[in-house]
Amino acid sequence: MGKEITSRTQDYSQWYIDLVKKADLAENSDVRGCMVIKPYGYSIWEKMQQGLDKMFKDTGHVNAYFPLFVPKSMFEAEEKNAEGFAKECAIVTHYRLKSDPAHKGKLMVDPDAKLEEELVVRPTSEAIIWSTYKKWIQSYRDLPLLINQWANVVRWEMRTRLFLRTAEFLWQEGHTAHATQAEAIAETEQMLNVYAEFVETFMAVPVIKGRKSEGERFPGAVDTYCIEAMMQDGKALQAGTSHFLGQNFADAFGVNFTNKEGKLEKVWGTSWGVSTRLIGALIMAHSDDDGLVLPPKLAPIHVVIVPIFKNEEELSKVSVEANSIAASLRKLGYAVKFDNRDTLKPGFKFAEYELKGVPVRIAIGPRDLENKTVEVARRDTKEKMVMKIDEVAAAIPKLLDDIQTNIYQKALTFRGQMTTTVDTYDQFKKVLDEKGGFVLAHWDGTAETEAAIKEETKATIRCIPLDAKEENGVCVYSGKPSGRRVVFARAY
RNA sequence: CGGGGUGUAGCGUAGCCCGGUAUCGCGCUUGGUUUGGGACCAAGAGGUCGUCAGUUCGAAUCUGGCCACCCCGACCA
Repeated sequence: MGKEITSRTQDYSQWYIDLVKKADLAENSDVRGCMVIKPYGYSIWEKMQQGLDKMFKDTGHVNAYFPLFVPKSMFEAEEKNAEGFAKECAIVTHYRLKSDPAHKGKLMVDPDAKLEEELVVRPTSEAIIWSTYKKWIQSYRDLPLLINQWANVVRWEMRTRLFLRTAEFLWQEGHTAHATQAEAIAETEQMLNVYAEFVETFMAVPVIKGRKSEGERFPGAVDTYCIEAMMQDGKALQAGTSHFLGQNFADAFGVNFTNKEGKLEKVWGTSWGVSTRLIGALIMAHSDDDGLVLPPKLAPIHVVIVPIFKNEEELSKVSVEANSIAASLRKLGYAVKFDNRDTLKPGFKFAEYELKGVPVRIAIGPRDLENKTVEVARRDTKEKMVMKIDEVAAAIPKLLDDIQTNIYQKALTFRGQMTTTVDTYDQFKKVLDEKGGFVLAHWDGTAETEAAIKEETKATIRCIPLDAKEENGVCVYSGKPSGRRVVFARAY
């Protein structure tokens, strides 16, 4: 009845789509490949923004905003970056419409309003930003430049999936400029750590920090670092990337500075970003067949209070207690919703808030009033407990912490179970097909082997873990020597 | 862009083979009874059957074009 969700075992991707739609996170729009993020979904994004923005500010970054449009000549200045994104760029060629003489009431592109130079809708902003940085940077005293922007970008994807891959998406992109290579590398690593900390502590999703292989590297970067998360179907999802750009963009845009010795040097750069894709990761990491499971730190509503009553008199009595509990929880900084709608039965509300992943539900009815109790239910374990009314406010903070910890631990345990070490290519293929998850295997470090494995198994090298221990072995594919294992997986 | 599929009320659908202007469920509105795990009864509103053309006395149904979307592949945060 009502909102049925396809089970994960039956059809994992349908389950995901059902959840996104039925929990009111987002829906497809009339524009191909673009989504409408609905208020509930957007409030999760706002929570993510708040958490990340604070971490960015705490590490010395400031926000700014750069244009959506990038002149084509500027876009193509850093060749590798331009080539990498060329296939998925939207381009503005005209600046005016006019009435169509052949079709009354319709508009047409005015052929006389062709732009002198086409504008690329940013798939990422390195070009426009570095062309601006050229004007801002002259001296070592102007460095480092630590800027972030919250923006939308457009990548004309052929196949899209809500949150995970859409033609337009929201993200943040940090772009920093430094006087030395060491400082830029340190920044790249620092921001990777920020992402890892955010995803683990706010989203409760464990990640592997690593470095991308050459084949998976961001176009225009010297080195790409990433965090990789595992979804409940065993597939990997790249949750964030941080790039050491070397002097590639300084070269392309002529960004130089005078050092203390009065000598001209090229600036070193980084860029790093996470997107609304994180919402997809959040859903796929924790949620179940009853709906979303949100970590308290990102839940738009922490506690919902559902009154149980037979008539108005009971409702008003119950409301007194409910409002008092709500007030004391709000005082502690929690988002509390008291759902006193009298048109829906409690059972319906229970199901609805489970669907929406509200971490804690408090039910309070006439029997509770007699006993001075409430029923407290947690979303992650579905466990219900009876508590004294005057103990609730004090118990909720710990309960929310427990939930946050529990869902992280659960995800961590799952990842552990779904991570397999293999030493032969037969094992490698067998694990991928029968079990999935992360496969730790030796790789000879060549792009050829990486490509061949991808071709044959659809698994890619997710990353070379930063903490990979030195271990002599032989590549599962080529038999050539390898110094460490890398993480393979099929990925989103 | 290749291969497959689908377009009927806000959503999900029946009807299509065998032409006669549309079925059912959910949701919505109103009234009443309900309310400790997705309530029930009654009344009601809501449809250019994707679109354009053709065949026909008559088209959701048959024919052709076009459009859109979905699934599988190539591409990807």
